[in-house]
Amino acid sequence: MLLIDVVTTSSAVAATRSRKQKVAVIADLLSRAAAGPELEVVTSYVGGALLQRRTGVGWRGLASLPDPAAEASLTVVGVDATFERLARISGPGSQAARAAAVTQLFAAATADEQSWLRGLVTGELRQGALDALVQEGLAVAVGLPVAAVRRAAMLAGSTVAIARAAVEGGETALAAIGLEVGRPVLPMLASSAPTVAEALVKVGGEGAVDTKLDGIRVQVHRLGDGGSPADDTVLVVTRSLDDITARLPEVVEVARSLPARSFVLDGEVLALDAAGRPRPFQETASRTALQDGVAGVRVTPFFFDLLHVDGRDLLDSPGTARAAALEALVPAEFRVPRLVTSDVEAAEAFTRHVLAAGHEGVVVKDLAAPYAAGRRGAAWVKVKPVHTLDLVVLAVEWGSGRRQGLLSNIHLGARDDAQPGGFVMLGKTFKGMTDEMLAWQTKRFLGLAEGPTDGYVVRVRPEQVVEIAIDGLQASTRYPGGVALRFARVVRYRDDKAAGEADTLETVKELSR
DNA sequence: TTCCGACAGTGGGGTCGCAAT
DNA sequence: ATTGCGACCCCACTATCGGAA
Repeated sequence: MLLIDVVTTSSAVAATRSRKQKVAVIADLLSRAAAGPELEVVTSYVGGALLQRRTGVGWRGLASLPDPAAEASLTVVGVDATFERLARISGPGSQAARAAAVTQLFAAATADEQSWLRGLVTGELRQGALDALVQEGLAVAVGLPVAAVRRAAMLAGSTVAIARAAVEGGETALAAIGLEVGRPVLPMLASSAPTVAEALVKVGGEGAVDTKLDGIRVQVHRLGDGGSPADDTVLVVTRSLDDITARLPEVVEVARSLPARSFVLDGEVLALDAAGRPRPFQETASRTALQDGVAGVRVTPFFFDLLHVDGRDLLDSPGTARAAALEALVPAEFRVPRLVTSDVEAAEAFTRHVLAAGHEGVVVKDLAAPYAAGRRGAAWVKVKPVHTLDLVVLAVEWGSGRRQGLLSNIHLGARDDAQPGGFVMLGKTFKGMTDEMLAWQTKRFLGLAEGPTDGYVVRVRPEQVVEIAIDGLQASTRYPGGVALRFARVVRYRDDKAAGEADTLETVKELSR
């Protein structure tokens, strides 16, 4: 199959807003690829992703491209082979070698193929379809229920991994794909609610209120076969299923200490201080990102779910059964603190206690629900406190994609006499804006524009106050105040406040305490 | 007919390792 | 030693489609 066939399909997907239409187009492509060796590559590409996790090529490496080819000749299999080679380049001289390989590949691509390949490599294809619609397309192509495809993909960790089974073995083959210890499962995700009371309603009135820890999500597999310690393999993966076993020996040690030979646990790791209080997220992130492990900071795992233990699959069991099995396997010191209740006031009191202990919030869980791998369902609902600040807009950036032609991303400042203009920048945000607000702010900030612009950032007179919601503050080397906003989003523009009444750096910093 | 769950898009800050300067 | 890039950790929110109610 030629690459141009995938590119043409991608254009057709992007050309319609109807999801059913997108699915039909994807299904057509997949059925044409089904018999060939390129099924996996096409499945991946049509969802906007390379098969290779890392290639060493990003937006910068694609900044200048050779003249495009006149005729389409690239094959899907050939392109994948090129990226496979690219991904293996390393060591001194690797940047030049990668650049040469990129130039060679792109010189053989037509103009359409070039821009599509660029999107594929940078992960910004923006055709309006990702993995979820590919699963639907695959289901249509092979004539099977979407649920069967989706479930197999969740258990195998990806859609690509089950495409061949779907095509060649049909429903029987898909059904045979179960949870396998040692093969990561897509993790269950949570939706969110503003209050514990609303979260409890969402899960049906009664639920487990879990402490939400501010760390790194981990899935821990132990595949002991009862034999020698050499056979006692432990696997630790992140939310995106990357193997980080070698970085977290403490977690491996805890896994080996548990009284079962094989299991799959879901939890969170984080760094604690001597008193057992959580350290800032940045410390956990730093420690977890270190390749060769044990540098100073130790992390501790806290588990909140159990998907399998000694031959027993628990994925489809209700939360109550999984919780019971978890309690039997994992001692309390390595479990997330939990309260099971239907009483709103008890849940709120527990949440206050959790926050006072320095944690991020709570996750309210429906104890009747199974473990819905990969889904962001209503069975788990997170609740985190929100802080708000009144800040001043210092500059705005032109948006892209559907925000093309609109001023989108705003630069946020607090009052600070120590700074030359009287304001110190604390971060940016593009979140929380409705289409109406985008239109309004584009006009408003063009009216406030002053000074030179690079065509991307528009500096404005610091007059517009905006109410910003944040999850908290973090240490920053990027901004002169030494702090940056975490997860900032717009609540509303405040025309009742002048810039001189905005929050100061001092009051912002108070928040961290 | 209205409601709501699922999806995709639009980007944020921080951290590391690596290669080039 | 510093700098820039790529990759990945955490993530919020709105618009839209289409099935459920």
